[in-house]
Amino acid sequence: MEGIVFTPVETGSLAARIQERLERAIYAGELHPGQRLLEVELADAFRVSRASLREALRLLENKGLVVSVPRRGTFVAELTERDVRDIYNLRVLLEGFAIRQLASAPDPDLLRQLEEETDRLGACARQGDHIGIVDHDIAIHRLICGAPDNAKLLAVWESLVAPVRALLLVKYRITDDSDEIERAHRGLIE
Amino acid sequence: MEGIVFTPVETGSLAARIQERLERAIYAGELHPGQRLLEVELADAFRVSRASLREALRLLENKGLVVSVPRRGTFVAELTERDVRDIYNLRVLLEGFAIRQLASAPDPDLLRQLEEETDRLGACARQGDHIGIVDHDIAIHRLICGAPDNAKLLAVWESLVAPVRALLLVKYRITDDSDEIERAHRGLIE
DNA sequence: AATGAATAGGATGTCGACAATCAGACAACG
DNA sequence: CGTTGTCTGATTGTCGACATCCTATTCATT
Repeated sequence: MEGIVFTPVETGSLAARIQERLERAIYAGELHPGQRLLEVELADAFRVSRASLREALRLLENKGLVVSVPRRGTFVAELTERDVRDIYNLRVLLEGFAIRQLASAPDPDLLRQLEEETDRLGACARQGDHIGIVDHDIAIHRLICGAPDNAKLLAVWESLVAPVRALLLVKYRITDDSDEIERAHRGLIE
Repeated sequence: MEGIVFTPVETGSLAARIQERLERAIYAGELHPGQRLLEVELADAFRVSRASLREALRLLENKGLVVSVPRRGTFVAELTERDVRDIYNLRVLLEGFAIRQLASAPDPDLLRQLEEETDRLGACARQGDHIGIVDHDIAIHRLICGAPDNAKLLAVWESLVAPVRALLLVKYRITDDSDEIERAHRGLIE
């Protein structure tokens, strides 16, 4: 039994599963930013009681993917220009911190993972797979923020990046500068 | 109607009020870190249903003041040595960022507020009011992090500082270096 | 036409109860 | 003596229904 690492058995909490389903729907763009999420409607769709669904909504609120106004309802998170700017500034700060730590004590294994992800990113870029581009781009930055062995840093970063994922998708679909993204990441690894 | 800033009308949501009561209890040390929070017991104490109390617990979870394990219960957040270190490093990073912004574009009004709070901090220190010291210390840092006009920065900072407030209280009660704290803050304002 | 009150509809807030599951104790077995 | 199986009490998960509040429409009034 020594050294074996088990992946956590899926919790299966009803609310957690609903939360995941909703999260995917938001990321997939099936739920638009600002859209109101009616509890009865969703509960009916998932064949669950409102209590469980409300729980799922609160979980999503934790992740910053929805915002709920008392007595008004919950809405898919909407990013203002200001939010985007604020989050960008913070990400630069946090990732810069992470990069400095990484540069001062490079981890060969991590560098290998980074190169792998960058390869996959490039593959997606050549195929015009925008979703893949975003996912691998995020994965790369996540690896970087996970490097400093600072769990809180990673948690904060996750909470910042979650709401902008949908936005990134739109952005990359418009400005098709995928090649440049790959080159930038390759340069960063050096 | 120009320039008027309205404070949010108190929501009065039952769950929100309970959340506040519990938050105060945690800060006051009436609920120890790691202590299990029994839903029925608390619901009974507050004379509310479990649904409302669970809602309050989720709000506290958002703030990082409690952690809940599925099918196990919710517990008052417990900070490990690593957590303290991680949070400290992040706070240094965030507050340093805020300070630089503040230094490059000083706001006279904000500086005045900072001096006021520092005065109050000094008063509390002379009276041995540890709770006041912590509160004003936090207030000062909050002002600093609110300076860059970056709502997300403040939100992230709040989520980091909430769990350590109780810890700060203990720390200041032990190491009675209140005078030094005041001097440090005065120096920072320059 | 604009303002205000009254009303109807719908959605969220809250509740009590039942069901599923876990922790611990205890017995049985090797 | 240690391990495994079983039972039980307790606690969280889930549900459906009622109460409360908000929104929007309608209508009367100035």
